[in-house]
Order: sequence, then C-alpha cells, then structure tokens
Amino acid sequence: MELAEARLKFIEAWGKLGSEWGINRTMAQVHALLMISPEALTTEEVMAELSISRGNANMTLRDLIDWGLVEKQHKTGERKEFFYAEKDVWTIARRVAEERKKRELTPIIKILDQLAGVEGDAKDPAYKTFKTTVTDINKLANNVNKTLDTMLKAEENWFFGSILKVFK
Amino acid sequence: MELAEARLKFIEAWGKLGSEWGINRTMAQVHALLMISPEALTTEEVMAELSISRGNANMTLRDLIDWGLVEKQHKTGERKEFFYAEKDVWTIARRVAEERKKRELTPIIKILDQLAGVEGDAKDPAYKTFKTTVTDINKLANNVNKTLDTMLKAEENWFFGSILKVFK
DNA sequence: CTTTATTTTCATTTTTTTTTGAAAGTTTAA
DNA sequence: TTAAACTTTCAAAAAAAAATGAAAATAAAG
Repeated sequence: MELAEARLKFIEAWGKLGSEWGINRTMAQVHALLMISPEALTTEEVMAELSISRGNANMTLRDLIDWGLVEKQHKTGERKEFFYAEKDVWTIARRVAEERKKRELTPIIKILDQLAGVEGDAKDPAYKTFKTTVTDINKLANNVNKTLDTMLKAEENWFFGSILKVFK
Repeated sequence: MELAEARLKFIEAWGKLGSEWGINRTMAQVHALLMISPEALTTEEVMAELSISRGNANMTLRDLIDWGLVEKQHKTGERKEFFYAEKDVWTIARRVAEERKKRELTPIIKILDQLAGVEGDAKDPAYKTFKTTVTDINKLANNVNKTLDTMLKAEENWFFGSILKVFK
C-alpha cells in the first residue's frame, strides 16, 4: 500500500471511529490529518486535503484547540496561522479522557447524587428498583471517575502494565 | 423530589449521556425506563411512557436485545410480549463494553494492523510521522483491548479494587 | 380454515446535525 | 490611514439520523 492511500484510509477510519463515539466525523478527520502531518498546516491546507469549507475548517480547528489536541503556531515572516497536533498518543488519550470526564461524567454524577437521595416507600417495588439502579450506577460512575484520575496522572506503560499484571 | 419526577429526570439524563456517546437518545431512554421498572413492560407501555411510536418502540427494543441489555419475556395466558432489562449494573457495563469492542475496537485494530505495515522511505518525515502515529495508536488500542478482556471476566469490586489499590 | 391480536417493516416525514459561503471582523504592514 | 491578508461568524442550505404510521406479515385462538 502507498503512503498516500494509507493516509486516506487512516483519516477515513479515524472519522468513522469518532462518529461512532459521538464526535463529529469532520473533527476526527481533521485531527487524524494533523496527527500524521509532521509539520503544522494552514487552514487552506486542511480545507484542500479534506475538501471542506473555510467555515467548517475554522470551527473544527477551534474545537480541537478547545479539546487540547491542537495548538496554533505562528511562523516568523508568515502572516497566516499554522495548526499543529499533539503527537504523543498517550497524551492524546489523557486529554480526551480529561475533557469527557469534565463535560459528561462530572455532570451525570451530580444528577445521580440528587436522584439517589429521593425518598419513598421502602416496600414499593418501583421505588426499590429505582433506588437500587441509581445507587449502583452512581457507584460505578464514581469508580470510573477515580480510575480516570489515576489514568490522568499515569504513564502509559505503568498504567496498563500494572492493570495487566494484576489480572494476569 | 417525588419518585415520578426522579424517574423522568433519570430517563432524560440517561438519554443525554447516550447521545453524547453515539447511542440513539431514544434507545438510551427506553433502556433507562426498563432499568428502573421492576416488572417487564409491554411495547404499549413503553410507547405510552416515552410518547414514541410503535415502530420506534419495536426497533429500539430489538436493538436493546441485540446489545444483550434486554430480554423478551412471555407470560402464560398473555398473548403479547414483555420486555425486561438486565438490572445488574456491572453486567450492563460489561455487555456494553463487549459489544463496542466487537463492533468498533476489533475492526479498527484490523485496519491499524494493515496501516502499520505500510512501506516507505525511512528518511521521509511524512512517512516517519505516519508510521509512528499509527503504530502507537495500534499499541494503545491493543492495551485497551486486553484491559477490556480483563474487565469482561472480572467482578466489579475486584476490578476497580485492584486498579485503585495499585495506584493508591 | 378464518378471524383477531400482535409484531414487524419500511417509504415517507420530521427533526437534528453538519456544512457552506459570503459578510463582517480583525490584524498587519505599507 | 488605507488596504490587503487573513480569521471568524452565523443565517441558510444540505445532509444525515431518527421517528412516524399504516400496511404487510406473523402467530395464536376459535
């Protein structure tokens, strides 16, 4: 397989994976393109490579910056902005985990805390089932939360090494 | 807060979480409803509780069955079908992990294996960056894969207990 | 069989999400 | 200043995803 073909396949696959996980396909594709680009790219280059509009490229790049996955660069003598993606895969994984934790896990734990406190008749099956389910989900969410905190502090080899060693 | 209100909030929150993770909002809501229902429900009841159409309820329930989260039940003397959700939260988590692994992780690892094998000029920065990125993502994906295998076999307390103890 | 209850399908409609592109805004440099 | 280069915004359009509902299919009962 040619590099050019492989690059396209990678961009396509990363876009598909992203959309399956609730991330805009184009955003995942721009991320993929930047991850495999040794040099920072301009908006124009991103637009051309992926055949997307200026508005789309601009918004997507801004989102990637918000996720902590891409940074703006300025080159001396050049007027336009360049975009460069973090290349360390474990750092990328941690940034994504950190953002999703903040945006999704923390809010749902807050709601579950409220819901787990609902009062009711201890003999009512509807109440018992609700209480048990919500309390159990809350506990699991807190376990995931703590595990993510661990992951955010850990090195990749240490993290997986330890997990896989314990459960060998 | 009343149980009735809490139930609605839970269904809403679960639906939102689902849609953020690439799962159809209605499917997540039907799942939430069944998780907090002590008894199996009929299609009619699901339709009424969530104000959705028969076609939608039918397809969504079938999908939940495909995910291994809901089972059909038949009651003697009753002609219609009843739907009952798995209530053990750790079992639910494992089923979801198992399905997403099968549907998404395994296919992308297959693609990454192909892409990691692409040949090229070892001095070409574009090639080097591509190769490194793809290889690193592949390694991470395989670590996640193994960790999921462990999770699928483990008990909740054992799994998180061990992880959190190692990294305490 | 035939009828009735129930489930499934799927073309069409509706809703939601994403993308476009041109205008407005901003920055730099001459 | 002014003007050119570049970035951002956002209303409108397009595309994608989800939902509807009625007809077809299936299954059970008489």
